[in-house]
Amino acid sequence: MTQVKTAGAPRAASRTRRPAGKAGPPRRGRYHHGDLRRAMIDGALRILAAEGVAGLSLRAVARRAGVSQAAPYRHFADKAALLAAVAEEGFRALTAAMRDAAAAAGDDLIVRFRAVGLTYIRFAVDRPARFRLMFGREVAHGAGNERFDQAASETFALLVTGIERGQRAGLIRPGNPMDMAMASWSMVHGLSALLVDGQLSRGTEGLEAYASRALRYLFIGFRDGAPAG
Amino acid sequence: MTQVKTAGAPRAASRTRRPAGKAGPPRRGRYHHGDLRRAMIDGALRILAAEGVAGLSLRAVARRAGVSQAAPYRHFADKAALLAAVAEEGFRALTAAMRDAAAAAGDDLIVRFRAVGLTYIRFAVDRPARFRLMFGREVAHGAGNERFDQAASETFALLVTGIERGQRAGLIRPGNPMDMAMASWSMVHGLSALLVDGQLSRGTEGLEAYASRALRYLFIGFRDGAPAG
DNA sequence: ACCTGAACACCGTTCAAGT
DNA sequence: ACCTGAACACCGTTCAAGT
Repeated sequence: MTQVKTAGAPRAASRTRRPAGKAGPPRRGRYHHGDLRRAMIDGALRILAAEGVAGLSLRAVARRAGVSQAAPYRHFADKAALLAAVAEEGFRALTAAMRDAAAAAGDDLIVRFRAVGLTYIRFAVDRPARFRLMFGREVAHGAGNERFDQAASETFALLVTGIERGQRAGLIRPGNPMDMAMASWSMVHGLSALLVDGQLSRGTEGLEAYASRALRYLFIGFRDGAPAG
Repeated sequence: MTQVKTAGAPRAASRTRRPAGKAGPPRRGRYHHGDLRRAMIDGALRILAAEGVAGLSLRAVARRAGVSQAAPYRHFADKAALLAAVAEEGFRALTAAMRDAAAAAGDDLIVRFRAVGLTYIRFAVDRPARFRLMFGREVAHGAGNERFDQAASETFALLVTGIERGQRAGLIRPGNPMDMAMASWSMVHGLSALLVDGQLSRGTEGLEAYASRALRYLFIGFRDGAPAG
C-alpha cells in the first residue's frame, strides 16, 4: 500500500540511528538526529493516526523526535510546511494505490474504473485524519506549492486517461473526458468526505458494496448507449 | 438568503443593547450583555467570513462582543459547543435556501432537482469557511448533538422526497431512492468540497454552467429509459 | 551545519470572587 | 444570574547562543 516506511521503528532512542544516506565521508560524531526532516514527517503521520489533527502540534512532533521545539525550523519554514510535506506524501501514496488497483483489476475497463474509485474511498476511510489533511485548508494549494499540486494533479490525470480508453473501446459514451473525470472525482470524493465526517454511515454493510450502490448510477450515465443528454 | 441578522450593527458599544426579548419583568439595570449567546454566534460568523477558521478563537469572539474571555462559558460548554451552534444555523440556512430554490424553479422536477444541487454548491462557494466548519471534524456528529444532526438529516430528506416524486412522475428510473439520494449528495458535495478547497477551479466560467457539466452525467444515469444497471 | 534555551504573544479552560 | 481577573498548561515562532 505504499505506506511510509516507519512501521516497526523503536519508540525511544530516535537520535543517532540511520546513517546519513548521502555519499561523502561519514561525519565524525554525527551528533544530533541524522534525518530530522524524515523523522518529523513520520512522527506527524503517527500522531495523525493515533490522535487526529487535534494532537498534531509542531512541539509534540519535536518532542516525539527527541529534539527541542525550535529544531524543526531548520527543516520546515513553519508548521504549514510540515503539513504540506505530509499531504504530498499522502497524494503520492493514494496515486500509487490507485495505480496498483487498476493493474490488479485486469482488462475489463469498467471493472478497473470501479476498482480505482473504491480504492480512493477505502484510502479515505482507513486514514481519515490524513485524508482530511490532504484536502483541507491547512495546506495551501497553488500558492507556491508546486510539488504538492503536481502530486494532486497526477491523481486526476489517471482518471482522464481511463475515461479516454473507455471511450476508444466503445464502453463509455462520447463527450468531454474532463467533464466525466470531474463528475467521477466529485462523486467519489464526496462519498469519501461524507463517510469520513460521519454524515453518511454504512452500518454493518461492507464499504465496497455500500459505495457501489451510489457509483452505479454514474456508470449508467457514462455508458455508451444511454439516451443523449 | 436566511442570513443571520447582524449586518449593520455598530462595532463598538456592543454592551447594553438589545432588550431581553423574553417575557417577564424587565430587568432593572440589565447590566452586562443582554444576549451574549446570540452575540457570540454572530461574532463567530463575522470572523469566519473575514478571516476563516484560523482567526476563530473563543477569546477573539469574546473580545469582539466586549466581554471577558471567561464570559462565554456561561453560554457554551466549550469552544466546540459554539462551533456546533454555528454549524447548526448553517444547516438551517442551507436547507431553507434549497427549499426556496426548489419552489422558485417551477414545476419541472428535473429543473427543480438541478436548482437544488446548484444552490448547495453556491452556498459552499460563497461561504467557504462556514461550509468547511459545517462538515468538518470540529463539530462532533452524532455524539449527543441531536439538534445539529436533525438539521443535517432534514437536508437529506429533501433529496429523497424529490427523487420519489420524480419516480412517480416517470422521469426517474425505478430503484432505491436512498441510493440515488446518496449518489446525488455525494456528487454535489464532492464538487462543492473540491471547489472550496481549490482542487477544482472553474476559471472564468460561471459556477452554474461549470457544475452542470458534471451533474449532467448523473442525471443521464437517473433518467428513466436508460439501459438497466 | 544543526540544535538548544529562553522569550513573546497567543490559545482553551478553570475558579475564586465580584455585582 | 451573569460576568471579571488571574492563573495554568499549552501553542507557533523568533533569536541569541552553543557544538
